[in-house]
Amino acid sequence: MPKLVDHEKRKKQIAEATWRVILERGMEGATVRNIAKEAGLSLGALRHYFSAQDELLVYAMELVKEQAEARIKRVAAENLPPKEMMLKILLEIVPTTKETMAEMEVWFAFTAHARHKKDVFDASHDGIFTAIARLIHYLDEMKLFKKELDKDVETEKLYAIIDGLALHAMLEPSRVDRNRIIHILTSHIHSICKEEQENSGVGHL
Amino acid sequence: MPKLVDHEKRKKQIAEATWRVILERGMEGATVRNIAKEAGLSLGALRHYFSAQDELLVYAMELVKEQAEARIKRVAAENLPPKEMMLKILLEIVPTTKETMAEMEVWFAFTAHARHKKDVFDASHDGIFTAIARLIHYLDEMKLFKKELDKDVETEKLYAIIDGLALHAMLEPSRVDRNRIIHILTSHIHSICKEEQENSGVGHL
DNA sequence: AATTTTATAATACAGTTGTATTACAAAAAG
DNA sequence: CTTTTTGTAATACAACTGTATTATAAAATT
Repeated sequence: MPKLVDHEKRKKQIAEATWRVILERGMEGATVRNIAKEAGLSLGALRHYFSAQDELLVYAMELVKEQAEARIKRVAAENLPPKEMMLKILLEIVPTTKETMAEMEVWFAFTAHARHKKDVFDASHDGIFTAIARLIHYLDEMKLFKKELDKDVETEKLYAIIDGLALHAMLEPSRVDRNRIIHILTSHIHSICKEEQENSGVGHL
Repeated sequence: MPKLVDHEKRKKQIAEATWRVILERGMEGATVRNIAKEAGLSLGALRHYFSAQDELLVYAMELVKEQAEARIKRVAAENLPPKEMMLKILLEIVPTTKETMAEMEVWFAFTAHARHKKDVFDASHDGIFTAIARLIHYLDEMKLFKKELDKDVETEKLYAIIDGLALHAMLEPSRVDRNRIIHILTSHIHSICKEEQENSGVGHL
């Protein structure tokens, strides 16, 4: 297959191969040779799409971010009741499935790596803080947010809970499993919302 | 200076040099040569104290852990009022000073690295969960813990808040600064404790 | 004083790294 | 059919990696 290649598609395939390598062997194993092998390409072929390693890593990292953002936007567009929507969005961030687990692992490895390559990478701003601030704001607009609480403090707290839980789900997946995460998050959402009369028999949120 | 060397002291010095290298250049820069240079030793000299690189890394990692544990135990022994003690201990975990900031950075790099070297490293269990569980339990024993709350849930939540805040303090130090951390933690401790009559003019916790 | 032990240093070695160069074949363009 | 472009592959190279070996000198031991 020599001349007609969809460059964007190929680059995504290579990025996905990069994720797989990082998942299995960490950032240390994310060498151009290992990635090329995982993608089923030669060194020269790989270099035809990414002329430098950092370029590839930046691309692979941004793709993780875009992927997660897309998933979250999809859920946000579902038009669920506020509290259910909130839980569902948060469950797209905290890893509870193989897919999001892998995402977290790759994000973690990338972030640690990128810390000392500031000239090349951006990192730090993954947009989750903004997303959570918006969720809290939305809750407040819907008159569900407890009026005695501070929005700013609760945003920072929820942000910390989300990333803390995500970290712990990654490091201790057997203790911090999906059910436990749902339980904690449900409980927390409940704790920042006004108590309401049950008027629909749908959820047990 | 040829024959009398305190081995333990030298090993600690090398471990500290390792931390400095990791701080400045990340895990990628933590080569035996860089560490030897930072410690002011030759390759051969370094190898006289650590016969393999992994041995050195394990030692340096455990020393970080021990150092943090010692700091926390020191605070725990201070015999402060429960809520003040809690805050002070939590502030030894969440990085708010140069020292604890560096500790967090090194822990982060180590943990990401160790994930894919399970045969050599342990990681994961840093004892913070247990410490927090004990703090919550102590609060309950002192009749300060709100009876309508679930101890297990609040332990997991506080644990997530601590590590989440720690992560954010490292990644966004200007936004998540010391004052903000104190504010968030104070507010949280307050939220899980019964409301009390002020009977001492000491603190504003 | 002679010998052993200990600390350090210099050098060597095989393997891996990112990147560059070169060669070659398949398809498109003329 | 020839020429150019594009994708792939093989190979080369200098730098760096962890570890091993060897040499040397200073102190302790005898």
